[in-house]
Amino acid sequence: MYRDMTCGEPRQTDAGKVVTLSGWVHRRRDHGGLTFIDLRDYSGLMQVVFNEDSAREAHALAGDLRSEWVVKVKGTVQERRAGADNPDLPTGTVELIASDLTILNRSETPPFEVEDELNIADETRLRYRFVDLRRPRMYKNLKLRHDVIQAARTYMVGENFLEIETPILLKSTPEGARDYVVPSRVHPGEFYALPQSPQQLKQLLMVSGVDRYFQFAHCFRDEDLRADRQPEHTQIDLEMSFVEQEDVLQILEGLYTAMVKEVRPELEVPTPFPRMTYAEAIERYATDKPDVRFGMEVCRLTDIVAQSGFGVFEGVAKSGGAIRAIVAPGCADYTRRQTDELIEFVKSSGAQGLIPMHISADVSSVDEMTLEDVRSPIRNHVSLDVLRAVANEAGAGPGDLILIIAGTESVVNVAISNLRGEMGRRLELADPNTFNFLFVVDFPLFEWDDDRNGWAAMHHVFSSPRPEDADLLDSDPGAVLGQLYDLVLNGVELGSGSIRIVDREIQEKVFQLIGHSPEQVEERFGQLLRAFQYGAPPHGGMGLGLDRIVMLLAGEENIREVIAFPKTQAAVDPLFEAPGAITDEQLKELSIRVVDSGG
RNA sequence: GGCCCCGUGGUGUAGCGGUCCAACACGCCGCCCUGUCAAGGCGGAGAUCGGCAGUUCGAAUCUGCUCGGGGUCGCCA
Repeated sequence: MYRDMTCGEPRQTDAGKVVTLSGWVHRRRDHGGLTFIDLRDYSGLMQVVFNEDSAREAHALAGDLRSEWVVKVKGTVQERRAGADNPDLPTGTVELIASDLTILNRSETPPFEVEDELNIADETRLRYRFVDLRRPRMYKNLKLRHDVIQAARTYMVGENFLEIETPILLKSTPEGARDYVVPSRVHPGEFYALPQSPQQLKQLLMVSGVDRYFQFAHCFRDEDLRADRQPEHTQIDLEMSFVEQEDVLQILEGLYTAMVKEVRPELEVPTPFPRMTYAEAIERYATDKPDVRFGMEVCRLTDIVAQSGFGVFEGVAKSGGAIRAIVAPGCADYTRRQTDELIEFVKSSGAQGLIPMHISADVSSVDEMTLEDVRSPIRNHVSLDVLRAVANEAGAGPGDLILIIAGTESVVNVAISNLRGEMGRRLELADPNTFNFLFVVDFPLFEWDDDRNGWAAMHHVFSSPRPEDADLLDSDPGAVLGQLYDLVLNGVELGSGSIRIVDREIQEKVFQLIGHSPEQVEERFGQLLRAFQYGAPPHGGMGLGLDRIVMLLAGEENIREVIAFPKTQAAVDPLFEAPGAITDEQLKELSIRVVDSGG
């Protein structure tokens, strides 16, 4: 028998009880004849007292204890003497007066202490993840993730969704992300691919009459990593039959409010989740995943400055580019050094540069403004009228700083939306306790792919156009809007979904537009299209990043913090040292010969 | 693939051309100590400064390359 309670449990009401506790030695305070141990497990800390007078043997043994040793202690729970309470601990009014001590396991000196505040290099943490995860914050994150999953499952089951697992070993569908592949021993030269998402499988389940499916699905993508991207991640994957877009959105709203309410009931979650079209999001925020907790909307200055006399603007406008800006309120006093920092920031987002325009706080209004009230590299190149027009269009006033970026539409949008996020952080405009979910709807079905010089599916090839846009498939593919939607939270894309195409004619047009040959279509989608020939219900669904929502709920800024064993940016697991070589025997069995890459 | 930042005892940092065979804090080791809870006191061990090459009379410090970590653009249907 190892324990009667966990370390975090004992309270004053337990005083007098003889109990056994087990856990890790968090800290030892040795006063000679009296030794204190903070005994730790997942539930908390308990102070254990070893007294030389009353428990000579246990006290002697306690002197050997070191950090992270695993021990079992038997003793009596006792109220602490007056003035000796520790208000920082939930167990701080009691202590365990030890009578017996058993050392269950010794520990090497740990590579770092089990403390939340420590700032250890990620690689060291991952190499010793089993120690890292002992930190209360990490356990809290694991628990939070568990609770989110539980809340989601409870909600989905309550809405008549069936949880179904789908294969991890399947087939490569070379489109979108790079696949992780697994060689087949039985079929030399052939490979399985790990799913980038269970997309076709869940649609097959709809054809199978499942009606409503969900799964916590592992998804694998062999692409470069980011703070919010790991090579494998978990999606809350769902699909519903006989639904329209609004039916899916209703479920999503219910799901996410339920999850937040379960794990962070104090958070402000405005409902219903607002709907914003893709076009509106791009126009107002220059991104399809805006953080709508604060304003600072992005304006468009292209027409105003196209003939302003400033060469950069004129050139960009002439070549069909965009000139866009945001207003940093009250930031006119930004120093050269501060604006230089912002210039570096937008450069790292791909922009050529950034043009600041400071409007003096000493002027009463933009109309009263003179050249002397403006500080900007463009001041001497454009007229006062242009400066005023820029300020008015941007909605800037005295004391404000206008930040202008010029370039191609896509580059400007990336840079200015990143800059907006950065300024939002700097000025602390976003309330961390407000969760502003947002549905972005009416995405275009296709986007132009310069590399392939053709149309590509914005989401995936089974996403249905809006019924009213079906005719545009022939005349103007770029204008076709889809029954395509994203769920966005505080500037983070949580997931995408769509109503799927079940109309054969439309499906063929889409394949044609994307430039898939009939052979490619058969190779990649044959199984699903065949299924569709046997009675496919109208259906739609969504795939939602679990790691990201848990990250946001945990208040973390990196999904590694909410994944038990994540990988480094180079897709390496420092603990297992994965990936690694395999034996020659294994290679032979798999009919694989490793060619020196020459690197 | 591009760009930016980082790499000094176990951990986190300081040092940024000679006074550094490297400093501080925590941790670690030993001794003392019966009310601590980041215990305290005294003493001690531990890094050739990621690696390689170069500049220099002299390099932790400057340069180049390289490796590793982080962020980001591209990429992520």
